[in-house]
Amino acid sequence: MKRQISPGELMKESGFADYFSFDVTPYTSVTVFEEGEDILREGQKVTRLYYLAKGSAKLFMTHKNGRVTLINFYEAPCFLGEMELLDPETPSRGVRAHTRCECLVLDLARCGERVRSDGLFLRALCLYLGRKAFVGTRTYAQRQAYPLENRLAAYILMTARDGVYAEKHTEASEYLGITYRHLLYVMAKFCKQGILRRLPRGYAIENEEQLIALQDEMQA
Amino acid sequence: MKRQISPGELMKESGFADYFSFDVTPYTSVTVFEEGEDILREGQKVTRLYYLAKGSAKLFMTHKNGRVTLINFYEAPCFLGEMELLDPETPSRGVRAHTRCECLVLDLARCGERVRSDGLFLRALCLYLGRKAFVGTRTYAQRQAYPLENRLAAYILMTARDGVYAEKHTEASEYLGITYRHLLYVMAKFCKQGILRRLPRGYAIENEEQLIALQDEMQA
DNA sequence: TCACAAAGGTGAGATTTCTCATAGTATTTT
DNA sequence: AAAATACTATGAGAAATCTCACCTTTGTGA
Repeated sequence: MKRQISPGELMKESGFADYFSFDVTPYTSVTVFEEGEDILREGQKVTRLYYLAKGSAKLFMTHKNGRVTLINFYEAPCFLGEMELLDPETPSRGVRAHTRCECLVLDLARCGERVRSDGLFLRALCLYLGRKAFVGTRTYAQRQAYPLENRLAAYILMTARDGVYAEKHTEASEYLGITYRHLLYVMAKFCKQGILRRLPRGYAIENEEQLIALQDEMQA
Repeated sequence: MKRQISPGELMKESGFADYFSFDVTPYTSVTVFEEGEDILREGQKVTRLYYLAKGSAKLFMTHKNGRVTLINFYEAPCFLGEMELLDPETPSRGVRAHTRCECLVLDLARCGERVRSDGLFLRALCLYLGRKAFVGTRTYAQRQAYPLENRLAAYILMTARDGVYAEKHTEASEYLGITYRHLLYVMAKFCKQGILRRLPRGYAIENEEQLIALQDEMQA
């Protein structure tokens, strides 16, 4: 379900307005997606530019064999589907709301040409994309160099809500590049160590400090 | 040692000229780096935009603890250090020629402002950066999902010259995210399987088909 | 030329991670 | 409601990978 609310504050708060040299208010609307809703569907033609002002979302990719896997997270503020906008050749990928998401939506049918030739926007987008590539490279390079316990700790902290981790194990194991079986072993180990506690549905974080410590080992 | 040669053909062949809406010939020179030479040094201020027209190069990152690790490869044609150009905040990273590299060098001191406000250039760079981020995301997501044998096969094929693989094991093991010890085990296994043959310095590729088969398993 | 750092190399044992087999429990489809 | 399809779960043994100890060779600067 999508709800229409007014742009108002959101554009300034989130920094969206700073991307353009002209006032995009007339072309911008707000759309809210609840947890679990699709924001962008794979294969769908993109005619609008989405900007995630609040919330977090998941990026999925469909492999040639039809399997769908989680490949990344988006955290506000960021663009969604900006590649599809620039390059119609790009195969689009699905994006789903992980928490409640408030998106600013720019109607390209009405201002696409103006946006695509706006120097300020292009420069800012270059910067944004460059930083994204940079951070991505670094993150991935580091990620594979650390043992699962560290990566899992970071994953739990990133996805937990209100002290509860409740992601699907199938999704997590694919994202972390390990087998389902092994993920359960390590989850059990975290429980035995008192870091997590099993709930009927999900896990309660009992010792957040230790999770943070494990995560931080990767940044050093 | 750097040799100055004339831009000439290189600009058109490599597609460099297509990035600009004006003639950049007057601001462009060619610099050649031999295998192993530094193209960009870490921490060095970047005042020129490099474009790798021919050859391949390695990207290194220095960790907080001082360790330097190989994190990626650049294959022509591509930009080098374009992030540093756009964003002075970005910590620069070192780039070293892996094979002989012919670079086109744009002197930003003389045409930086014109370039930074060239709509064609900005659009093309956005596209370039976006594709890079896209491919990077996909590559990394897939990479960690496959066993070492596949990733190593791809690494050997990518870095081999004239049928000979002669990369440093220390560098390769860091890039592949495994220990030095284990890399040697798998190299030995490849030799035992007749895929590689030990040379005084490096390894001869005896069965390229099989390496390619291992590599291709990852693309499916 | 010596000394020291960095890279190459190997063995043995511990730990991590995978494979496979087997089932119970949702969720969705028919 | 039955069937099909995902997700959850657990055990046992195999394979991959790491740790550590120890040694040799190579390159590099004093």
